[in-house]
Order: sequence, then structure tokens, then C-alpha cells
Amino acid sequence: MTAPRFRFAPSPTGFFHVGGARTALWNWALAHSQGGTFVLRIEDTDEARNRPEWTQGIVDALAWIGIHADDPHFEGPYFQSQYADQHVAAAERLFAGGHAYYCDMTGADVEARNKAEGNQGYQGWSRDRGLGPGPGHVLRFRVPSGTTVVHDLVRGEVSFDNSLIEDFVLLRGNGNPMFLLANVVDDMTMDISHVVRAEEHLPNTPKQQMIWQALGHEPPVWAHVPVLVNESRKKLSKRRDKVALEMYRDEGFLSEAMVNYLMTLGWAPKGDEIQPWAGMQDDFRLEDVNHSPAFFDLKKLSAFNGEYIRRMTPAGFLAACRPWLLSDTAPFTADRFDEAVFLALAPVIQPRCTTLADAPGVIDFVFLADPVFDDEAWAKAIVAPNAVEVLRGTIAAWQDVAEWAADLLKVSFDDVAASHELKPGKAQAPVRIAVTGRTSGPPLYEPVEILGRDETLRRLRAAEARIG
RNA sequence: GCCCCCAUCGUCUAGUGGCCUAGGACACCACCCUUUCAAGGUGGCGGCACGGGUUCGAAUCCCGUUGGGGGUGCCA
Repeated sequence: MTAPRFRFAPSPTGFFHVGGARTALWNWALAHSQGGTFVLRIEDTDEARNRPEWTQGIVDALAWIGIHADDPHFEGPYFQSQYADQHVAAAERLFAGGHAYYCDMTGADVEARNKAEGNQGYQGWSRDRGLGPGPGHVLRFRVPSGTTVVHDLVRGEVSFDNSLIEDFVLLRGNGNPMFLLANVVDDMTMDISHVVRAEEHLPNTPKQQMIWQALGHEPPVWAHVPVLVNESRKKLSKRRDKVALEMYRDEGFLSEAMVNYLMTLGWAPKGDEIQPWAGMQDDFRLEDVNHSPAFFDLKKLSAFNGEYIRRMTPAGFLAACRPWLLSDTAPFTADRFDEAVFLALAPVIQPRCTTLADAPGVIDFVFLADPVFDDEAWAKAIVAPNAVEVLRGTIAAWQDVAEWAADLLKVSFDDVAASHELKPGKAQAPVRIAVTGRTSGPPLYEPVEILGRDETLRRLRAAEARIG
């Protein structure tokens, strides 16, 4: 028995679809666990050929989710266009074998005749006219009578009445092959044994299967997986939905979280949902895939991502966050950023992030010359009972604190709060806003310890002055 | 219109005739913890679309209905 070959054939459109990512992952898992090959074939259109960055985008996106081109199970990328000669050759064989015939009717002709006769679709009018190739002549497949049964690994047997399938076009009037034919020929040429793709292709499958058979080959193993849908249960589309995998990457989602989440859409790993790739790769089976479409839920993805962020080591977290920390969009400038400080604070930052992009905003005040005040929070904190007194009391207490350490600062502050008969948590607001600019955020005393006595007191006094 | 697919909490799913009083996760709510906000812990809310069969027994098998989706190009 020869090793199975799974093909993944995206068409480059300038971005990589999350639905495609899941299909790729499934093909990839199978290729690995069955000791087969993941064949990447790009369906390059005329436009895509002029934009090599589009295909590069696919390769990059695959690499991001762990499908690396240098893996021994990976083959490609190949391009559909490189097989153009074979597409035409196959069409000629089909014609020679009587499986296809030429037709000189244009789309308008077909429409007119249908209107006159009250029909729909192409009715095989040129089947016996004996036409040969010529300008404007399309080659049509002669659909045999009978029933075509597609054996699908996820759906079982699906049968189609051939009489309901029209004689579809194989070659255009200009001699160019149609996608349906090109696809079959490519799969055949590349010895593809398994075609795992989205459900939307299922209605076309009997046509492809008939081409396989007419060309004298057994069809591959088919598997049509359910599509991903939006909140209105429509197939995810570029126009309406955020479908670009790159976009999630750029927004700070971890590839591990994305991969893990994608795997759970239409399939469930044994045991915990959150699972390392290695286990899922071995357990994944097409037979276990669900039959119905799944909603791509950003909330759940975010939950997965937060979970993965919390599981990172501080060093790993820092490394992953670096692009956002040093970016122009960060609230502080790169020269004020301090890796050692971030590393020390990482354990309190991580549980407060759902994406890596959240990180700079959580501890911005540590790296800012002055905190950026949230006006609403400021107003609220300042009208609180004894706010000004607490602020002054804290200044007095902290300028004399024996050792500038988080635990001692806390003890010291608690005394101030107690002297005003306030609970520490409640009383903290004015101090917190003076130091961080906000009334909520990570624990106060650890960052304050890092900020140092001088800077902390400077901020507290500045806030006191701001109250005026 | 015609063809095909699909149907378990709001969402993602477990479930392959008795283990189901239907399990988990996300979301939501409450409480606990707590230095604010998170995180964490505990608990709660909530579902087999409907109608017929088959069977001693059906979420699970069959038929129908309804609802949803997809496909029907000289697009890919």
C-alpha cells in the first residue's frame, strides 16, 4: 500500500482564510499520522500570477500555524498553471474517447433556446452534431446516464442522478481548461489519494468523479468537511467577516491558540479542549468530523488565547509581546521600555491580556514619563470621600517608609486607609490614579516598588497639585 | 425552480439503542478569594426542531414536515 497524499489547494486572494486554515490543519494532521504527504498546490489565477506576494502569504500563513515547508511530510508549493499542457491533453483524450464533444453555442444561445422551450440549463443539444474543435467551440463533457455515487469519508454515500447534471464545459471557447477539469488532472498527475476540502465542493464532486472515471482512473478518497459560518449562519466571506488569518496574527493571537481553537470547530479532541498539537494530530480522524457548519466564535477564540497567554513563561511572553511593546502604536516610546522591568511584572500582566496586543496598555504607566489620565476615572476617584486626605497621607507615609519594598508599602498604606476608617481596597483609588492614570489595573505595590520612591512621590505630588 | 448537505444548551461540542435525570467548554449570572481590575475556585441558568413509525427501550435507526446552509457559470 502506497503512502496517502493529501492535497491542499487554496486560491490566493491576498489573504489566507481561517476556514482554509482549518482544512489545511486537518490535511496536515492526517498526512503526519498516516505517514503520508501534505501536497500544497496553489490554484494560481491570472491575477495571482502577477502578485507573487499572495502565494508567499499562503506559505507564511501555513508556517505560522506550524505547517512548515521544510517538513519531510510537506511537498510544494506546486502551481496549477504548471500543468496547463496536461489539462489540454486530458481534454483531447476525453474527446477522442467519446466522453466529450464540441459545441458552438454561446451562453446567449443557450439562454434563448431555453426560454423558447421552457427549459433550464444546457440540454446536450450538440451531442450528436459531430463538431470538432474550432474558434468559439467549447468542449463539453458527455454526462452518462445512471447514478453517480460519491463515497465520502465524512458524509457516507451521496448519490446523484446523472440526468440532472448537465453536460458541463471542460474547455472554453478560447481553449482554456475550466477549473473542474484542471483540478482533476492535477490531482491525477500528482497521485493525490485523498481530497479533503470544504463542503461547498460536494455538488461538483460527481462531475469530477465522472472525469476521473472517463480518464480511466479510480477516483480519490473524498472528504467534504463542513464550512465555517458567521453569526447569521452564512458561509464566512471576505466582505462581511474578519476571515484573514493574518489579521488574527497581527492582532496578537497566538498561533497555538488559533490552531487549538480551529481544531475544535467540527471536531473534538478526546479529553480537554485545550490540548497540544501533537496529541490532536494523532487523534484526528475524518470519520469523527461533524456534519454541520460551525460558528467561528471570536469570544471563545479569545478565551483560548488568554488561556495560552497565561500558560507562557515570562520570557516567552516577553518575546511574543516584543513587536507590540516596541511598536509605534505602543503608548510609550521604545527607548523608555525596559525588558527587565517587563519580565519582572509579566506574571501580573499575563492574566490581564486576552491578546498580546493588550500587553502595552496594561503596564504603560511604568514606561511613561507621566501617566495618561482617564478623565472619567479621575473625576470619580477625586470626589470619593477623603480622597485628597488619603493622597496626602500616603505621601507623608511613603516618603518615610524604611525600606522601599512592595509588602512594606502595602502595610504603610493600609495604616493610612485605617486612619480614615476606609477599607484599603476602596481607599486605594486616588493613589492608583495618581500613579497609573486609571482606577483599575495590575496590583499597585509591585509596579510602585519598581518605579522607585522619587518617581512615585513625584507622581503623587503632581496629582495633588492637579486637584488644585 | 432544480439538486445536494445539515439539525443536541445562546455558541462550540460529547453522545454510534439501555451507562442520559443528556456530560464538558465559551458566554451569562451569583457567591468565595482579593489590593482595584483581572486571573482562580464553587455554584447556577440553559438543549436533543416538530410529527409519525421501528423497538421491551430512541438524542441515537427509518419516513415525513419545518427550518437553515450550499450548489446550480465559457468563476475558482
